[in-house]
Amino acid sequence: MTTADADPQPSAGRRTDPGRRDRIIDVCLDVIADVGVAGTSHRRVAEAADVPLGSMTYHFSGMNELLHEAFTRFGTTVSDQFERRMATAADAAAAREAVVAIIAEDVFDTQRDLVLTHELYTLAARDPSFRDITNAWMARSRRALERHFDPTTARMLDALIEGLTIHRALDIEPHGREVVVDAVRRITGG
Amino acid sequence: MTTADADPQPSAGRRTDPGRRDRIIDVCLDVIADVGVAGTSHRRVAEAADVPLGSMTYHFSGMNELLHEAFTRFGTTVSDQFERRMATAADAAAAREAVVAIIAEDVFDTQRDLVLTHELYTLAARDPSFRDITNAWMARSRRALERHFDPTTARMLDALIEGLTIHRALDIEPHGREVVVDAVRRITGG
DNA sequence: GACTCGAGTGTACGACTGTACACATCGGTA
DNA sequence: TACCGATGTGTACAGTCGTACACTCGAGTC
Repeated sequence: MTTADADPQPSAGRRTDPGRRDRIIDVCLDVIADVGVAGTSHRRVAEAADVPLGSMTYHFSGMNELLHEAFTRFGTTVSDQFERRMATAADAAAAREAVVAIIAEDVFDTQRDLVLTHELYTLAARDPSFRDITNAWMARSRRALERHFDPTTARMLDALIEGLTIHRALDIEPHGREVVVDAVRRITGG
Repeated sequence: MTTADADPQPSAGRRTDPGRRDRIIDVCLDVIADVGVAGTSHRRVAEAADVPLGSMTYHFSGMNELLHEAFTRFGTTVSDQFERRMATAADAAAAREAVVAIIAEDVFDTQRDLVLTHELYTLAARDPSFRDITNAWMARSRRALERHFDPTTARMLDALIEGLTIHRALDIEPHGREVVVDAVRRITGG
């Protein structure tokens, strides 16, 4: 502020910042993971993203739009990972393996993701507008599972994934990999 | 305020109110179910419970204590229902039946309970002090299941209950009862 | 009646919130 | 060069928050 710091490209349009909106959304997810939706505010996100407070109202119509965009991105990211993981499976055995991997480590590989998932679910449980995001998410994972299993089995696996993931998020004593393998086998009958 | 309204028992100690603390805790859960932990404030709870704002700081050291007590009560209530439901089962078939009932309708019988569960999980996912509550909850339900099933199966059923309950909370297309029955049978091998 | 004591309450304070909007600033055009 | 329109920002406002604390008031004792 007091001194113009040495900008490598002063003429390259320091003022316009096309990626800023995207960056704010990404940072917003970090903030949510850190302090929860309850603690997330324009000011906190602005500070974390290193943008002025005015940028918040400039890029988003309000807090709700920001949260919606952030969780939409999160949902898409997780669904992508899920689909990609399932897509690599060639046969039924590999598909079972993929499901185990998803539960045990692959898709939700950080406490951050688990926390964000809960935040989203909590929002969606109360506010129908956020349910679009969870519905899309569920539909995609269901479809990915149905490429390998019949619809009923897919639904059960989906529920199992959900449940075991929650146990992980809540830090229930870690379930060994063999328990997951066993559960998947019982459900798929493999 | 302006006029002393006709109190049926003016001499019965209108001033002292021993049940007030309990009442605040109950009302607090209603408020949380209504507007979420994020929207819950001393003022809102006080208004809903029809007590002056000062009562909040008088009875609770702070917001955190209030939330903790409220969710402790909620967890106990749900666990009680769960245990009672499982306790009635005489044999393995009845136990399977009870699990199905818990998932399909019994324990979480209102959207309110589903919403509160998510709020609690979200808190617990971030704040370890709330994990005491979820841990106690999980331990009790696990123990109740282990009276009828081996530990591994109990853990799987627990996860299944969790997962299918979430699907219900998020208003995923309702799973028919027969799907639940089928899933329980596959896991228990009944 | 006078007095004491603790239960309970109204109010005020500083911190923080979302949001609006007047203003600064810069790339492009003539 | 002078100007304009769009992009972006600092600041102010009205409201809500948690919390502290001086106070009221009623029940019990003499």
